Amino acid sequence: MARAAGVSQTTVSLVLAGKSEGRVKPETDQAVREAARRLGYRPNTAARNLRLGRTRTILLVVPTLTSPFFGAVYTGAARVAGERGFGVVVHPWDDDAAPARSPVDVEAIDGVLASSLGGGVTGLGDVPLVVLDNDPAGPAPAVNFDVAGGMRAIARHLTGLGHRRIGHLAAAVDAWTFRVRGAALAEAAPVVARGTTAIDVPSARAAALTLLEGPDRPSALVCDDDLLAAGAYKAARALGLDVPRDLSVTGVDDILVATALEPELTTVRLPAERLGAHAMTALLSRLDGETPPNVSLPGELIVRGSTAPPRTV
Amino acid sequence: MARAAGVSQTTVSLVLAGKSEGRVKPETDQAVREAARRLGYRPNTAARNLRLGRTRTILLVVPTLTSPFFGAVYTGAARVAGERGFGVVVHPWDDDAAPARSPVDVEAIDGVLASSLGGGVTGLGDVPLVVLDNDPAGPAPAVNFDVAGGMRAIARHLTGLGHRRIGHLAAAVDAWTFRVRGAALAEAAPVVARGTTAIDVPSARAAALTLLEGPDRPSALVCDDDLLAAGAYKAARALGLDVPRDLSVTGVDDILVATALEPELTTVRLPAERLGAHAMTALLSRLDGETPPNVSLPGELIVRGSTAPPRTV
DNA sequence: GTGTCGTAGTCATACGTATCACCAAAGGCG
DNA sequence: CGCCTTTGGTGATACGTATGACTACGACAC
Repeated sequence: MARAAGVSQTTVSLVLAGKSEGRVKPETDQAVREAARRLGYRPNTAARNLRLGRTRTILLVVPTLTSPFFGAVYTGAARVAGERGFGVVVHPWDDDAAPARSPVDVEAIDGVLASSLGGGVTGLGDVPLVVLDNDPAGPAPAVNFDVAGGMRAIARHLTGLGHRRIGHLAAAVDAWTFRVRGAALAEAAPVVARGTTAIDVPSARAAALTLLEGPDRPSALVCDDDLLAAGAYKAARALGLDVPRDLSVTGVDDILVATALEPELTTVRLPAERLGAHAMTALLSRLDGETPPNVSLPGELIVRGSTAPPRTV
Repeated sequence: MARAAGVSQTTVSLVLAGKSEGRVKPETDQAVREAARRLGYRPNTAARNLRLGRTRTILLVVPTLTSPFFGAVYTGAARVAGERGFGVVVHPWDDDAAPARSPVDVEAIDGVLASSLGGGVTGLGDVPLVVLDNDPAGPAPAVNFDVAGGMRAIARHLTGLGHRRIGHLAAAVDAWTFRVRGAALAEAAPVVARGTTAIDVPSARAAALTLLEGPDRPSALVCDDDLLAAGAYKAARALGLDVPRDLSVTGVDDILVATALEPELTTVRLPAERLGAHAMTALLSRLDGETPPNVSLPGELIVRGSTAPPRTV
């Protein structure tokens, strides 16, 4: 213990907690800090947690970690948390994997940041909660992407190029964000066909194939997600269609595959890291007893090589 | 407290720790469990940690979370840890982002699982450590992929197809795993050209372009990583070369982009989840005072559409 | 009756911190 | 001088658990 550094444990606690103002002489303060540094002393976390009944730890629940998207969310959230002295623990909610033991007990958590995808977050009691990309009209505070705006931007882009028959490759996931994408697109663009699919490349390829083989083939395919767009590329190739000459394709997210594809994908970039940061800000202010406002982050249309005027204008 | 359930706190502790054998009457045991269940009682983690001086928490240090590969490592590690009652906390070591506060203090950690990539893991004191994919001859226990075997498999595959001029697109990362890849490939295949690049698509594209524009163009390009292969595809397309007709391309990892590409990528699948699981097993046995053996996990050659006999046999 | 042993449990304590309550010394003031 | 206030600090306690020491009570042997 650092109390072998000349003063009492109380004083050490005061100094290291930054509450020495007016209680400890500046020179004593300095001496304590010096001793702590010399001994490499760090306050014991477990004891502090026990005493305070708080852990300064936030649980982040995401559907999966094998997605760069949620990695970015984590990064943003962890940065904000770190600045305020909080740590972040991540719990991937792979529903096939057994939930196993949560990485930390619910009791050892001050708050939860949860993705609206990937299973309901239940059994948490009344831990402060902020939900990512959830219905802003819902009970929990929500931090969202303005996906409706993003879809409208795509619609404007495609109709501006001259497209009049647009297909929608939708994610078969029952979540606010995907419902909004569907509704916003249908309102802003002439959607003539629609297919739904699980979010993986083979499924998307199959669904896109069905869509493209139907009567009155669309000249552009709007996909709910970049990964679905990769499947759409494959379907197009299988039918001998060239992207973008015969078929324009768009995605949403701007994850890594968007630029790995050839041609590179026109997509709406969702600022995942900012989402994480804003959500964490909201959660921390909630911990302070405030009620944070709902936030809606705009996406940015990134025009690359996968969109072009339709062949028959 | 559950001690309002008829018996002393000591007895509760004994029962819930499973040490009631011969110390507590079976019926008392049952009564305690029943009361705990009814009250929804859970032992306080902070208090337990304080008392025991252990946290049953493992820190996983990875270069980045925005890679599906490390997500899989996490999954495997967390599964094994969960089975043994340990939790896992992840710390992405993005060197551009400020290290910020580590999500958990070093003091609050029982052991560390670290990737050999992404900065040295230093300043940890003498916490038990297992390094992922590191030199097995090094001081810390290592759990590896048999990347040399993987490269030899690729070499066999390509030479078997008839390739005699092979290029190597290497990752410009100074780590054991990449050094081994280079050495093993050079030994097992006729490598006539070599380029190095940072691990991202644009850099890989540029490096591959240089490689392919040189004199005596290789008929096959072996890439250290699937992401580099995506860059190689782009370079080939830029030069008007068809994959695999004019140029065979291979990767390593089998991450998601391998099947998003067109044609799908022939690659060596590295079992990332198993790596995480084995590494965690090794670390936990180390915590028990044993010295775990080094482990080398074989990769699996996945032949897809990106390799074919060279044009001029 | 006394000593030994096994059973079923309780008591007391320590882990390291944060904080409330207290206290000594040093002025300031009438 | 007696009383109050400010400054700079210490003592004691509680958080909830795990565990070594101890105890009450029979049973059993001698």
